[in-house]
Amino acid sequence: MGDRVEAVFSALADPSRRFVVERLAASGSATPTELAGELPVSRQAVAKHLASLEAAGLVHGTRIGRNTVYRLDPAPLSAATEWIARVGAEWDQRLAALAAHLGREADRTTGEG
Amino acid sequence: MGDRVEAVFSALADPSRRFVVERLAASGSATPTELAGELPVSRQAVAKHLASLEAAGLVHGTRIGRNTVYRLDPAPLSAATEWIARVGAEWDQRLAALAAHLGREADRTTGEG
DNA sequence: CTAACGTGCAACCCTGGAGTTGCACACTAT
DNA sequence: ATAGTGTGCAACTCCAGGGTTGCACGTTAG
Repeated sequence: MGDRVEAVFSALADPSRRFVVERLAASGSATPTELAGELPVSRQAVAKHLASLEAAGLVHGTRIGRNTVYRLDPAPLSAATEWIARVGAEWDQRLAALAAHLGREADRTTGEG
Repeated sequence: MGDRVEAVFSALADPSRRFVVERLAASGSATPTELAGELPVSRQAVAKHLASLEAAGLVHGTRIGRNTVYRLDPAPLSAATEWIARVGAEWDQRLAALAAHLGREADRTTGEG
């Protein structure tokens, strides 16, 4: 779980990799050479990015003839959103508890004043 | 916008920084020294992490006497979730379009066969 | 005033990763 | 068979950044 979060956030931290993910989400599939044609880096650099994306489970490559077609797998993204949601929930809960506490304080002060 | 996404994902890519965010979400506030006591790194390392978290807008530090109290600001997190949601939506849309296309194909084939 | 504590700043390692080039292999087409 | 094309692997450079130590400053407590 924590590992997955680590992999996903690290993968999404790089602009080239985010572009690849967006591109695959929009067009369904692409080859390393195609992607390299739309990025200011070499094909091998793109291949490395695809490898790390695949290691994170965000992408899956299939060899078809002499091409390798990559497709998006958005499932691991939920690990990231869940982490954020958890943190947000904890924070909201703290704020609510603080508000309640301040409310009681106000009551007590008013009652005694 | 893109900048914010960049900053947030990069910030959350580091385990120490995620710990800091989680800790602040749970306990409301903390000082660099406190956080360093719960992490296997030096206080200065924590201070650097807090600085980058503050640069990403995820955290805000206030000097109180000789202490600096840091609090969480979860607002920038929405940039990350929005990016993910956007990608997920595009992907779902593509899947739906593909399904519809396959449905028509099946109809046409059935109708003509 | 002095000692102790929490911070901030600066200089310094050192590893990881993003990028490159070069080469070898597999598949396709002629 | 041969040329062309898309990949993958390996070696190499380069630098951002995570970590450290050392020091100076401001604040608080005795």
